[in-house]
Amino acid sequence: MVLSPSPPEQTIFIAGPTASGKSAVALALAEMIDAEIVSADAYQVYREMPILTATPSSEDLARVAHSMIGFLEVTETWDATLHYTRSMECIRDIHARGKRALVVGGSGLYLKFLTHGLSKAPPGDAALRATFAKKSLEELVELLRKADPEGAQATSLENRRYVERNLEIILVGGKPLSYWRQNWLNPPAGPGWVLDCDVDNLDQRIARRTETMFEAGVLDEVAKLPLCSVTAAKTLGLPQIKSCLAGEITQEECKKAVALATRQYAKRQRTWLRRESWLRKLTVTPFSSFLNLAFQVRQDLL
RNA sequence: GGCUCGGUAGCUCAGUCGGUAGAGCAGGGGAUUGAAAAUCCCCGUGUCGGCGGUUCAAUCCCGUCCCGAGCCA
Repeated sequence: MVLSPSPPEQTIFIAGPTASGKSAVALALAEMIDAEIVSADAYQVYREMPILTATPSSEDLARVAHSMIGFLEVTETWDATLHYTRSMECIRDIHARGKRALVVGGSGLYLKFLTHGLSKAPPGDAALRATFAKKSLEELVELLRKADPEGAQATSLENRRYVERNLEIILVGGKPLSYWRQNWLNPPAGPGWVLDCDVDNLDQRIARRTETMFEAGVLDEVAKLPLCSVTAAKTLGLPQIKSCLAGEITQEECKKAVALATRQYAKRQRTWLRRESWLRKLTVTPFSSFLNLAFQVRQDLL
């Protein structure tokens, strides 16, 4: 209908911190431009905890086709690579059906892979990680210093997670992380927007969402969960709710703790997203409607 | 009304045998290339409750007042 600088085979990205309203904007936009949604949310992949992870409702899922949502059991591990691979398949399918793909999410690394591609660095190695787990950080740092002195120089050695990954890469692939990490130079795979919501406003939205979660029955939801995989066990709010179920804290304390953890996460997201300067800002005020924000994106798109 | 214990950072509290103070949490900033809702790094001036007094010097000692908790009437 209209000339578009962004061809349909280009993916559209919508990012933003938790509770900023990404899903609502994406839903409205998807209906406007006949797109399908691909979630770039690290935790909405799990099926058994839709309330805790604020997964889109069944009504929303019925309105617009979504992928990467609620297909995994909580006993399974998951990671950004698996997410990338599967998401790319979904995106190809969507394009094959002649529709646009709308990637929506707030998980920085997951989004980064989808926007800028995955490097060919060796994937995670469970066996190797198991051996790392037995060592002290000092020992791991020593190993890294020997195997990859430059890598040791370049990463924060207080961060066990980073030390382990650096080691993993050099031990499995024989080349240091720095060798692989140039892929970010690629331009993003399509136009993108970030919901920009001021802190007080977002805090209020988080408090409201937490309240709603409890009304919807998160406690029951979590009580029914089987033993979670290491990935699923990291879900925001899970430890607090378990502690409430165990009677260690009251429900009020639990709500506060969950909202707090969520705010702290939102702050980390803000820091991550600030760096993604290619994303166009969509300012969210207490008065903005998601429909209007969606219109704004569509306008920019044309 | 009397006595006791408190009043120090947004919160919980240390501390200074008198030389104007520091932890945890909260908060802010940053990093982030296959566990990322993870993990890690950096950031602490605040009438030390008010007013007087002693002192070269008071948040610290003394007096008094205010506020809170408790005990005794």
